[in-house]
Amino acid sequence: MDKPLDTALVWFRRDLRAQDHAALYHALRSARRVWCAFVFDTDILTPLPRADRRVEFIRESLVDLDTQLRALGQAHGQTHAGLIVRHGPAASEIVTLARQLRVQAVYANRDYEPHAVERDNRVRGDLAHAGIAWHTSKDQVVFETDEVMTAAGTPYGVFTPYKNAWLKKLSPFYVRAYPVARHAAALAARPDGWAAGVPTLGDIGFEPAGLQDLPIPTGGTGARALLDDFLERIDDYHDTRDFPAVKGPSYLSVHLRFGTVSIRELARLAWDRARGGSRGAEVWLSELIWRDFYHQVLHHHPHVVKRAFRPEYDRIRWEHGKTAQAHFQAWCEGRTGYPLVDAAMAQLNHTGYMHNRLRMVTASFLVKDLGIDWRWGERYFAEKLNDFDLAANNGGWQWAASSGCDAQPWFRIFNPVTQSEKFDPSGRFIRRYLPQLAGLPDAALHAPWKARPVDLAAANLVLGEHYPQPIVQHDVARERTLARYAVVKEVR
DNA sequence: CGACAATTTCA
DNA sequence: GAAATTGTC
Repeated sequence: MDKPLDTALVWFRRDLRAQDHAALYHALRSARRVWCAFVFDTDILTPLPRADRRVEFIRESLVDLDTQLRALGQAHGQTHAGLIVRHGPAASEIVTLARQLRVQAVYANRDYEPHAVERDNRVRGDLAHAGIAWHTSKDQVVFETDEVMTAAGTPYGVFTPYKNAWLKKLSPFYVRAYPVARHAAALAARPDGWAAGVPTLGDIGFEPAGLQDLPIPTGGTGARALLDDFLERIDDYHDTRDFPAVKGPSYLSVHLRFGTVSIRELARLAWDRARGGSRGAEVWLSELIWRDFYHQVLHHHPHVVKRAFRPEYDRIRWEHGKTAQAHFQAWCEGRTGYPLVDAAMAQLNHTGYMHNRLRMVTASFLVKDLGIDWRWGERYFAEKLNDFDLAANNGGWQWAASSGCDAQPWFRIFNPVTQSEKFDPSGRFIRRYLPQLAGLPDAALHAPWKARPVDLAAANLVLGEHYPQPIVQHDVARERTLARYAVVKEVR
């Protein structure tokens, strides 16, 4: 086979797998010798706390990726393939590496976040200066940027018609796997004398964050195990997904975030099963479509990172005084006095994960019970969530605040007690994260301040001591919110 | 159960 | 002209 290039470098970023990988496939097909690299980007890592679950997730996933690449090489006669890992400012490191290796081209999968776009533009320019080509591929989403548009040629702003158009456009072509293994003979040996293997957390200045204890399976291997497990349950997804005490979700979000699983594979599996009549698969597929939707929103409306998608929602006056700051702190630490909210925040703080239903409950509570700017909550989730993704997190927060693309109506206000009774009826989730409440009867668990003294005594619970009194009264807060949001209706 | 509020989006 | 993720009172 005649190839246009002698040498190429694949730059892995949020696509840490060796199977069904667009950039790797294109590089292997185009060049006779292909190196693979990842850069621990100090521009991102420097401000992080020294124990960060996501850094650990990446590090463990790189070990898995390195193993996969070595195995791929070995199976095709290349015994010294593997991942090259660098540590430094990514934009300059990758250019330096490309020059050291004297490659003719660098391949990467497109990243749509504003900072990544900026970084990649710089890299493209610097590489061009060095006479090195820059090729990017769609890999992170099924349909990107302008692929799903309205009949008028504008981007969709409402999910359901977007979903219908997405499904109409979908064909086996868009979810076909890139057959990397078929071309793996082009994997190159790592240069002699270069450090082999992936640096430890200590090597890059971090400490373990306890991923193993949680446990969160890492890498393509971990994703595979989670997927196999989920496929046993996918038909029930529709019925189970709203109950945080139940194992309903796929738990693949962190793997989609870091690309340790292929979105094409997931969409293909869900689509097949949905067409086979699985309601669960159909609903799960639409969650994957939401992910594309929010990426598309961010691409077309990058202002959502700073401002409300609908400008009239930036007229809202949020609480920001001493009380609001204390309320925010209580929300972060799970001390609001509303058990479902506090249990959810404990789940986030302890594991870096929060059930989707609870993301809505806690977001609604911050914005519509505490009257606090959705951006404060967005930032906290961004710090804590293992699966943090700018597009989806921002979309979710703006949905909850009613300020976004296809958001819930502003007068729709979640009742944290009703949500608790509905979605954690037996209190299994609350008891798991708030053991101090475990002794309360089920009925009292959702609103302990209404518990009978005899039940509090039997549970050894003194409110205000072992568990806080509610920091706001929901019905009062609700009225304040309706008043606060009235400004969005005013004609200017 | 309808009201919430009547608006905006899309074919 | 039909329809609009996930509610509440």
